[in-house]
Amino acid sequence: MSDTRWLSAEEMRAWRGFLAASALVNRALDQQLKDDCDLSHPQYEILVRLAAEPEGELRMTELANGLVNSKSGLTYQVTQLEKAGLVRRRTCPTDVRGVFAVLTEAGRARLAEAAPGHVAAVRAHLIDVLTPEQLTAIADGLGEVSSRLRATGH
Amino acid sequence: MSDTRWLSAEEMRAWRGFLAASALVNRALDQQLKDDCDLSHPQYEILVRLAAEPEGELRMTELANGLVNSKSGLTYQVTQLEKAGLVRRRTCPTDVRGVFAVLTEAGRARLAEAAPGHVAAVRAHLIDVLTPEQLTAIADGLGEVSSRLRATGH
DNA sequence: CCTCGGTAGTTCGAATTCGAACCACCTTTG
DNA sequence: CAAAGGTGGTTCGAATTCGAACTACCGAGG
Repeated sequence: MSDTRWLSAEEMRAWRGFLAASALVNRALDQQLKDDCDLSHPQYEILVRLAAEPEGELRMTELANGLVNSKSGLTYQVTQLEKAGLVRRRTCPTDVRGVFAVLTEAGRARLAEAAPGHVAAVRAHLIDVLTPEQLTAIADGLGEVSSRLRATGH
Repeated sequence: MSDTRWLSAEEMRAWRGFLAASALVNRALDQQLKDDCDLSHPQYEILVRLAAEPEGELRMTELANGLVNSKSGLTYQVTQLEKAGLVRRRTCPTDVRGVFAVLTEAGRARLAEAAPGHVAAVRAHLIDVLTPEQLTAIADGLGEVSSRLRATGH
């Protein structure tokens, strides 16, 4: 570990861009969601993942895995969503320890209401700013990056 | 705003990749820094920015602007760094309200100590995973994304 | 059947975040 | 010079985050 391979100018540019963009985009979206529909970005993500399931429900652990949050963070957010009536908890019939988070009708409705604005913001801040080539490169590159991190760290 | 332009599969892939990568990479780096040298990622960024200045000092506001944090967040982190002896506050001679954050010798030393491990982690998790084309696309694309967000929202 | 190791989720405390309110000061204008 | 408005930073309270400890339970081995 004596000599370090420092970042080249190009690499530094990519790193700084990535760092700044990830903070700023996240911030902007969080803002938009909170202003327009009283949801935090993490909460929105939970709703999306539940809505993607055929039954509209998912085990807490599965939800935590696919998601950014720690397990305890998930517990917190699901509790918030439950207070807001957007999600309901259901204990798993075959395993008393297990808990499903279930999307309620209100939750589904709220998501439907929130989605257009959210997608528009994602476009405005990120997607529509990129050229098609950049878009593909990001999908491929960052997809690889995240799947590696998921594999090891998690 | 009646009909929404939803994301295509490719766009969704890019968005998900971006979202996951930004969370996971940030997390991994924060972890590495905390484990190896008792610094949070925001703290490390502050040190880097100070070290990049010829005098090793910067006004609080300038620091906050170039950085991810809100002003109050910056106050907090600088206070932490001050407690750790890595940074010192100095009031601006020509404007009593103004405050410079000044990198101390200890701060410079800590940064020098932390940098190799940090760079290695950035390489391992992000840079070295990308092809040169992806790297350039990310530098260009996300650079543009972040400068636009800086311009408007900030 | 009973114990043991592992798993599911929650709870706890500490750290960090943000925006809004605030204070002190600068600077412009009349 | 005095008033008014803007700026630089900090303080405040509320929300959110994390990991570690904890509780309760499942399932395998003996």
